[in-house]
Amino acid sequence: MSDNKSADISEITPYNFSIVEKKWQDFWAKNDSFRSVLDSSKKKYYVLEMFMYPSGKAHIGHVRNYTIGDVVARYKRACGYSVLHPTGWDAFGLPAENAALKQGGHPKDWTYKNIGVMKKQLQSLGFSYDWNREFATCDEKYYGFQQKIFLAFYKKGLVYRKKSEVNWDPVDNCVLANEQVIDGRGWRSGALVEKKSLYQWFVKITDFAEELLSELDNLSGWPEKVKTMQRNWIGKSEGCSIKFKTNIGEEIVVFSTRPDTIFGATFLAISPDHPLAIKLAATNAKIKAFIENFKRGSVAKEFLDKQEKLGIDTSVAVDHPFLDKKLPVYVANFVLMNYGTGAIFGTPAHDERDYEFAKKYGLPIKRVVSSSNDEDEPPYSGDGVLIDSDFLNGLTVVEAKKAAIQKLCEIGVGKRETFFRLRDWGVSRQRYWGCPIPMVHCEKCGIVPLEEKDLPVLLPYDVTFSEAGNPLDKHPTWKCVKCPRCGEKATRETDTLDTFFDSSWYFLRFCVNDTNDGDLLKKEDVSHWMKVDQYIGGVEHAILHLLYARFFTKALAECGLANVREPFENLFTQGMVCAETYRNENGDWLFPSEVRKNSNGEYEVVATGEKVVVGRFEKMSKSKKNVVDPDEIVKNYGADALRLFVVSDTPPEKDFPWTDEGLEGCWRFINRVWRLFVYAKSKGVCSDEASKNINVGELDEDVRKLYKDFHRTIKNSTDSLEERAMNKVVAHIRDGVNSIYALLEKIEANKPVFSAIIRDLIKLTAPIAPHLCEEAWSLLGFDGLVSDGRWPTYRKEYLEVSTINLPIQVNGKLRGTVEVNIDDGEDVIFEKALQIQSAQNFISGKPIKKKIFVKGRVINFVV
RNA sequence: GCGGGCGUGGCGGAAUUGGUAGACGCGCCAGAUUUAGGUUCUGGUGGCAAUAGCCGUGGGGGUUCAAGUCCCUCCGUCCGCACCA
Repeated sequence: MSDNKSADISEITPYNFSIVEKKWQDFWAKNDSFRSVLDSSKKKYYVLEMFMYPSGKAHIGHVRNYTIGDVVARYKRACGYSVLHPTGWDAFGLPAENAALKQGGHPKDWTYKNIGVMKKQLQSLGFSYDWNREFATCDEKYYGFQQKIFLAFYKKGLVYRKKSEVNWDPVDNCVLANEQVIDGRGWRSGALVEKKSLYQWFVKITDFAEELLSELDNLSGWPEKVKTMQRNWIGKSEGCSIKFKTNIGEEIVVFSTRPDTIFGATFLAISPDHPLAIKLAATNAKIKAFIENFKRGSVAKEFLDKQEKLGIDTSVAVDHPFLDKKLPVYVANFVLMNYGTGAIFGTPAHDERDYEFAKKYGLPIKRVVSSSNDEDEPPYSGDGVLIDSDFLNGLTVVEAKKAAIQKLCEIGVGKRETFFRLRDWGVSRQRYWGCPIPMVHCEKCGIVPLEEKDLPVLLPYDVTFSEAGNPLDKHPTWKCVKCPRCGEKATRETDTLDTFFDSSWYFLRFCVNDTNDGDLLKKEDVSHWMKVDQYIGGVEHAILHLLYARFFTKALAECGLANVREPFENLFTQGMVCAETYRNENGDWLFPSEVRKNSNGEYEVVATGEKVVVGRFEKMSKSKKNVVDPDEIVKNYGADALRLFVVSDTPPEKDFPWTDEGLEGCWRFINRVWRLFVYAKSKGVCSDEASKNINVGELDEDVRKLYKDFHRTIKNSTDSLEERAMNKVVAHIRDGVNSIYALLEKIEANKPVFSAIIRDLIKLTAPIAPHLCEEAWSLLGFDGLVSDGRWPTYRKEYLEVSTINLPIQVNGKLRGTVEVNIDDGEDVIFEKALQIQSAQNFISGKPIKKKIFVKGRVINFVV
């Protein structure tokens, strides 16, 4: 195909992507071109995209995610970094079991089969992964090592087991972590979550709450949005716990972030789940009824947007710590047991909820903070000065907080305290297809960890998937073991680990250079490659995965297994891929192929002529029938066109609107560039010419401009790539190509210049369209691979222009332009500008009051 | 309700960070090539006017010689959290 020597660029045969792409993919694979080697003479760069769940088939969203990563990886490689760009499979999890249940077969077979299919898909897109480092989290080696980590955590006291109320997903028959419950529903199944009391394994993420929070401030390479979400999730509040003495002999401990308002307290409220409430319910039918009612209501609670504040007077009273006054104690539905101490003091004048509650039950409202604005009515929670508050009078809110806490401590009822919203992470899952927890239950010794020598605990293959329940539990022999401590009969733990456990350290494992190394967290390697310089994935993991991974990194460091405390230096969250949706008049979704535009420009159903309702762009999903299959696109347009398209036009962090026309446009561009390469070759452009010295001064005006402009293109593309604005990179490259096309007739007479330009064009385009560029590189006779070639550099002096078209403003409005030398002095330029007729028309003889000159930017006459 | 983001042509989006708004692409229009369609190449394309003018970055106000960009305010939209004491 390189023999195409037609003189007419329009007659060059189209780019044969299927041959070219296959050729280079095979070449890269055979030569192991993207193997990451530890090369201490170069700066390292670790770029990672969130690895894939092997669901069966990759979708366009994956393609976008991985293309962004691959562009970064190839760019950094070209910049001379030693790049680590691995991938693998997040391979444990429920869908494999569900598939086994539905279609028979085994989760393991299903998973590895999917991995095989999806790996081919990734390879067909030309992603520059180091496949040597590939692994799946369901590989025995990986999860075996994970069990070691679990034991290390256990030894460090970071793992414990307790009975607790859990979020139970009745569809998946499985426990969910708090993070996996969204709006009261399971994150995967969408089923309403139930409460159940079970023994569960927990990981002490709360031990790291403070650090997880404070370290966010140092993550300057993370989107503010993600950090905010994590901050809210961790939910730190500082305040004071206060003991109140009751008239029935017990104490109630409340927590408050506003101890300054203690003199405004007019009641106490405890949660329906509070031990005292439960105790009182035993002898008080009304309280019992209230609590039962509350529990019943709480199932449907999620449906209610705003819940009414309800409570019941317990007729218990407490002493105010400073006043000779009794406060009534209520059981109230808005007090949560799992936050703070499950009890509050109510200050209706300064808290919206307390206010609503007090209004309803006729409780007094006592104002203790005066606001600067007289019109602020209760509840008022802003700043101000304390009033009617004894020793706090006259203090500001901030001062009063301190003073109140101090006094409460002095009299022995208060304690400075910090509470977090973050709960420990429940990691037990009553499921087969996950990492077995390396613990045994012994009648004599209780819970006993396995010895390292007994690891790995492998999943048995011969399990049956039938009705609900954990197949491991039902296995005839698997769970029967001897107690590692006493040697008596014992049973294995049959719970497996949450799959988020698996994905919390995979990025560390990728660092290990010798994949046969038994130490899956080899420290020298980890410390060489970590942190991940650029992590890329969807925002949907803003809390779940990203918080767990941060925690794990810290916890592993505590255990001496790693030596970094934060995993991801820079985080990039890409948007979703969306496409237009179509429905018929019944509201049924239609495939794009079922729809066409009729002669009136309206959409109709092909088969029936029925009217079609065109919906907005929505996230691609099978149910909405607006998905596009990457395999089809690769088959029809090639990987490069697809790669180019998913990074074109739309900033990568925003949702991407898929259109067939847009894809066509990219396909046209790929061909346009290809024709340019072939045509250039036919005109003598080659590597030898590119290496000749170019004397800029001798060039024709327009060729010189093209040459210099291309240096601008290099700069712009590089800058845009640094800010991850791939859409702009594409725009700059397109612009550059257009300029070359405009001067095609000069190619033959200016071979060295065009050779240099085209060489750099290939380099610039290679990260996005690597196959095309690799082919062009070899076609024009350049050495080696463009994939490991140098990133082009621009000459600063070419960016500077000697003359410029300076805008002339009169009274701030554009009234013309004037060509000036960049170094012309102010006076010269004013002189020239005043001769421009269009400007003169607006000055029209009026005296010039002021003249503004900004070098290289603008001049402005004020008249 | 609280918190955060965003609002620029028919559409996706640029704008050197206060200095010629609309780069680049999609779509559309025209010309050339082609037997035709498609492809390709070239030109045009914010609106209203039609010579050189006026208006224009969600609305209103402000700062400035100069505002898409800064400030105030209102509206719309998207996302996150949602009784967190």
